[in-house]
Amino acid sequence: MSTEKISSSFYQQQNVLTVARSLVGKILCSQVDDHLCKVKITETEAYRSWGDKACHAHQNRFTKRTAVMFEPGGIAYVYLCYGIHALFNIVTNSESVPEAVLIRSGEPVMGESIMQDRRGAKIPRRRLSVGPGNLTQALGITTKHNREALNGDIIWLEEPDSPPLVSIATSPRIGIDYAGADAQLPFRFFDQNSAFVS
DNA sequence: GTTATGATTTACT
DNA sequence: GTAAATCATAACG
Repeated sequence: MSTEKISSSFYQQQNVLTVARSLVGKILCSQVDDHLCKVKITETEAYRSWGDKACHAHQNRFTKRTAVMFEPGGIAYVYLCYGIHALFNIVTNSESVPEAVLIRSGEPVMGESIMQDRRGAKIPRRRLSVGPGNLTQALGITTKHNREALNGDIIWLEEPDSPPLVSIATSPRIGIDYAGADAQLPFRFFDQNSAFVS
């Protein structure tokens, strides 16, 4: 089994769209409360620093919340949405370029019973780690993990065992109607052959 | 200090 | 199809 962590140089590529597309099919791993869980990423969205009003840090908008996006790529950006859901992003690009990829969904590949416990027994497997709020809940990711380095031992990514058999499609992003025309940008990437997408 | 709001989910009608 | 839950952040006074 491949267990090699994806290195920081991958996240620091200059094109956040390339990173978002490449992340589909990779393995997202978490070790929280002594529980190791892994999912295959099936759905991502890119948030770009320029020409994208949906990005929290568009046009270099710097606040306490967005500060983490100005760090070099390869760390986590986790924030609370609607007061309820932690949303997990991967910061990309180099220092002072605030871009990130939202991880929306994954397919369980390890620690499925742990995820089931975290999500509740009544949740069907198909929805265990589908949807950005559900994914973080399944993996035990919370806002405490904001700024966490992705080359550490808590949250990291791995190459899949075998070349991913994914067929990637694009669409507009979800839940960002406030962004006006930028809501139509095709910055959502997902495996169109997977049932584990929202 | 106050107020508006959301990169969502779930349960309703 | 609509609405409620629920709170940290951001914008404003």
